Parts: sequence; structure tokens; C-alpha cells
Amino acid sequence: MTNKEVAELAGVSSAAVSRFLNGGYLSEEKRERIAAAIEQTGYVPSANARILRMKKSDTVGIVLTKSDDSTLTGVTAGLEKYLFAAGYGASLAYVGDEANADFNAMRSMLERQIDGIVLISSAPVPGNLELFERARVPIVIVGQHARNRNCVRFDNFGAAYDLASSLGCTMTSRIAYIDAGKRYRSFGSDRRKGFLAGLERVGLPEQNITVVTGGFSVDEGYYAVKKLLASGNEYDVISCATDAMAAGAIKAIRERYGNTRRAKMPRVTGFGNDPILQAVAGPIPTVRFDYEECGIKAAEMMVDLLKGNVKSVASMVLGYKVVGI
Amino acid sequence: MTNKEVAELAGVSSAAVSRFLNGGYLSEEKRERIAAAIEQTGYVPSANARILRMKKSDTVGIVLTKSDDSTLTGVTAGLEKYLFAAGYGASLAYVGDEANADFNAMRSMLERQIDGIVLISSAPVPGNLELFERARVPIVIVGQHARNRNCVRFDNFGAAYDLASSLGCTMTSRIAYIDAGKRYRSFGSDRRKGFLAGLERVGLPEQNITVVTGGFSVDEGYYAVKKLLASGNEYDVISCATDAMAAGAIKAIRERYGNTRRAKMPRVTGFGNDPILQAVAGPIPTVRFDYEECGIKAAEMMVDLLKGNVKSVASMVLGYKVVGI
DNA sequence: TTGTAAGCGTTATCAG
DNA sequence: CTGATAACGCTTACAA
Repeated sequence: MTNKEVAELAGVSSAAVSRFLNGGYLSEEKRERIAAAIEQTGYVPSANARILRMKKSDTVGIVLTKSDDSTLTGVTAGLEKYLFAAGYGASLAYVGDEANADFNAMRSMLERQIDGIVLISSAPVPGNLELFERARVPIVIVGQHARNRNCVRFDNFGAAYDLASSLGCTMTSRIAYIDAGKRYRSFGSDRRKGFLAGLERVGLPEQNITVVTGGFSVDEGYYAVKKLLASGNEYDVISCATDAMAAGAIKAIRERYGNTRRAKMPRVTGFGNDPILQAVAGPIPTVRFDYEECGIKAAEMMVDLLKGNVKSVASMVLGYKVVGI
Repeated sequence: MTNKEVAELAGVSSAAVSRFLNGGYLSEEKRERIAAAIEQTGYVPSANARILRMKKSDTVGIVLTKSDDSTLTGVTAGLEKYLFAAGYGASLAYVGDEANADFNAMRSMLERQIDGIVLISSAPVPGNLELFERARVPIVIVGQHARNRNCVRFDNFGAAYDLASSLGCTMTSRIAYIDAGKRYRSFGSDRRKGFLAGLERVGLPEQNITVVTGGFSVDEGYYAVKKLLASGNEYDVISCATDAMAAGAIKAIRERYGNTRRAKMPRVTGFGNDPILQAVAGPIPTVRFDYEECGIKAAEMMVDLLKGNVKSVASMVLGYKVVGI
């Protein structure tokens, strides 16, 4: 079913149908006839023809790189909410671990003429972004810092700093930090550095802190801590780069000390405020981020970029709340 | 940058460029010239023009209705994996609670000429599906049963049945079941009915079981169980329709009985095998589903539909594994 | 207000 | 093997 067929049925021109759809001059009489014809035929206009003609899609592409699931859905919800309200559509692509998957997803979005692209927690592969620069498609990066690029992210450093310094540690405290590894910049170095800086502030030098590297999943946290405790050393605090890792840490600690809460058992801290963890192991110190807010801010930035009312590149850092202390 | 411009630069016709891209007859010499021109200009072909011309997009739309996050990402990963391998693209839309959001998402996919649509855990709004039937776009429904439609789902009834009957309950056991409410068919009635049937099999009639309705989140599970326990009754088992609810239940039980594990404390069961819950509260009885497998099966079904080699409507039910017993 | 017609970037047909 | 050309469905000058 096409424009023209509907027009014929309504006894008007195809231009009139187009005007009906997009709100142009039209007599009430024709308006009704066209409405009836559309209703009757179940006509659905072709977005592709429109985009081809208009050279823009009023759609923003969103590339979700495999990460913490609730982060992804939270940020996405915020993005869509703002974009829809601003009259834009969203087109998502979920990218796993496969080689080139991110490049392919971005490329295919470009082919479909998205007007802007939002990259969520993807490690910035430089070559990929050139693609969009060349095409003058604005980019917003979420969850990562990128030099001289529009990005929205959380203050992982500050959050870890505050968490560490509010733990009540003294100079004799025995602390371990379970790092998420360098694959995830925000989980990795930012949190680790902030944590160490926070401890230093309360008098604990970096040398006194044991840092080991895990993955970012429950299992990886579990094995890292199991290995750590097998050494025979005792810790007052074991801090983890994510709540999932913290869950694994708790399991390892229980296996070592038994189920009762003894004084010598290390305290565990996490990152992310996972509701299940808080309910079952809580309250434990962790950090809460507002993912939806993050999506909204990113969308706002994108819409500003799209509307052209933007002076220069902006890097926005969102706050946090330390909970469970 | 267009087809024609590239052709001009390479000194060939636009048809040759098209053939280059899609693998048609072409001399080696021209092939090289075209490759060079594309490289030089950074030409990206217009998918919209191609779709317009071809009247198909080789793309499957996937509508994700707000639900358990890890279910969504797992199923999506499986879907994409199979679809990509079969030469199709995927276009996702995430749909929250907003009015008409699902309709809008589906409509917009239709406008973009997706070749098929997969609906994940969306409550089946009948009117929406007619849209696609009219357009002859095949539909696959994931996570819900729908009469005489192609669907892939888990055997929630069977899983709950097995879980219940392997709990070791006797005729004098005091059991409570926390339902997720009717908004979610698979979480709701299927699991509840299976659970009750499983208990009946081991000799426990339905009247002996207290069923209350919660939500499907941690908090809702918490409040439901808190209220339940406030009545003063004792339970041997409190089974929950989801792992998140189970986490809330555990919190409520701890508040009632204290942190030590006493004999009279109710055991808790969940559904979904959430890794954080298993690490921290486990092992507790729960059910494991393979979400990625589910996505793969749905994609397989869709590709069969798309290729036209399909006899009739199929409803596929996937198995489960009861764990933590 | 309304209709005609050009053009958006592809692909496929068809004649060389 | 190759190139001209029509057509896909839509929007928008432009003319009426």
C-alpha cells in the first residue's frame, strides 16, 4: 500500500496525502476522505522513502556494549524517554564479544542514516568514531571518558574516594581491593585510583593495601578472593569494583570463616547498589548511581548537538551516593 | 557521498559500483578502481535507498518489553547471534511502561520495512499483532504463550512443578507461595499453578498452601513476606516467583528471625538462578533457564518463517534445570 | 488550498 | 562484462 494508492482511493493527489500525514494545508473535506482511506486500507507509510527524501531520519542510534545488564537497561530507558519527548526515535543495537561486532553495528546505523549516535560503555575504538566524524554525525559517549569528545559518565573516582574514606579505616587496617581489570576503564582504574586516594587521605598509604585483579562477574570475584584468603592473611576490609564481585567475595569469605558473623571476618564493599545484594547481604557499603538520569543527560546532550545549539564539546560527570555505611 | 559520485571518480557506471558492492560481474581492473574510490571517499551506501528499491530490509525487529534485565540481554544475545549468522540484521527497541510505547515501537518498525518481528515478554496486545499480519510480516513471540502463534517460551509450569515436588515437603509442611501477580503470565499463573500441582502430587492439597501476591521486584517480595510473617504464622517453606522476590523474602525473614540460621526459619526458593543471589544466599532451590538458547531458538524459527520453509504455526517449549536442592 | 513533477540513492532489466 | 534507465515511495517547490 502506497501514498499514491491511498490518494487514488480518496480521490486526491499524493501530495495531499503527504500533507495530511505531515500537517500541511488541507481542506477539512479532503482531510476526512484521506483519513477514511487510510483507515480502510491500513496504509503504513514507508520510513525509508521518507528518510531517503529528507536526508535525515530523526532517529538516534544507540549502541549497547555488553556490560552490567541493569546499567544498560537503565541508561536506555532514560535515553528513550528524553529522545521520544523531543521528537526523535531510537534504534538500539546490542553488541556482545564477537569480533568487529561494534564496528558492524555502528556501520549499519550509519547506512540507515541515523542523525546521531550514542555509545554506551563501549571501549572507544578510535577508528570507529572517525566513521561518524566523516559523516558529520554527532557522537555522545556514555560511561567512558574520551578526550575532547562529548561524554556523560559517573564520577567513579570520586565515588570510590568517598567510599574509601568513609569506611572508618585506621592506619593499622588491613585492606584488600579487588580490581575489575583494565578492560573496563570506569570499573577499572578510576575506581581503583579513587579508592586508593581515599584511603591515603585517611592515613593509609598505598603500600599497605593489597590490590588484586579479578574479572567483573560474581565468579571472578569469588575466585580472586578465595585465592587471596588462601594465602592465610587476614583482612579487615575487602573492597570490590562491582557488586557482582562483592557477591563472589562474600561467598569466598563465608567458605573460609563459616556462616556466622565473626568479628574477624572481613567487611565487604561493592559498587552499584544491586538490589538483590543489598537485600540479602546488606546493608553493605556500596555506591548508587542513577542510570536513568545518565541516559536523560546523554539524550539532552545529543538533542542539543542535533539542534545545533551547542558551543563546544562537553564532558559531563554525574554524581553518586555512597550507601550502606 | 553517493553511488554515482564514486562511479564518476572511478570512471565507471553506477551500476558497476552496485555490482562491486553486491558481487556481480566485474573485471578485476574496475574492481580495483572502485575499491580505491570507495576507500578514498569513505563512501557509505544508503540502506534506505536499497530497502526502498528491494522492498525488504533483511532485518528483524526485536521489541524488548521491560522485564528482568538479564533475561532481556540473554535472549537478545542469542537472537542476534543466530540472525547475524543467517545474514540478517537486528533492530532493537526497548519498551518501558509508557502508554502505547509498545504500539509505537512496533509501528515504527513496520514503517522501516523490517522483514519479521520478535516480541520479547510483552503482554500480547491483540490489536498490535494485526498490524503485522496485515503486512504479512511474520511474528515470533518469546516468553509468552499465544494461541495459534509462533512462540518460544520456557516450561514455567513444569519447572515449578518439579521444584515443588523435590522440596521434600510432607503433608504437614506449612508452605507459602508468593505470586508475581497476573501482569506477567509466565511469572504469574504458570509458575503458581505448577507449584501447586507439584505439591499436590506429593500429598499437599492446595488448601494447605498460603498464596499471596507480590510484585516481581525485590521490594515487593520483601513487603509481601513481611506482611505474611507479621500474622504470626510459621512456615517451613516460602517459595517466590522470581529470584528478586526471593531476595526480598530473605531480608524479611532475617528481620523476623535474626541473622542466625535457626531450624524454624523458613527455607526460601526462587526462580531464575540469579548469580548474585546464589553466591550470597545460596545454595537455595531455584530454576535455571538458558536465555541465550531461547533467543537462538526464536531466531531459528524466525529465519525459517522468513525463508518460507515452514509448514504451520509452531509453539516451542524449552526446558529448565532445578538447582540448589 | 490543490496537483504536477522532480529528485533522494539504490538495484535490476535490458540492450550492447 | 558494461552502462543507460526505470522504478521503489516519499516530500516539496512551483504553478495553478
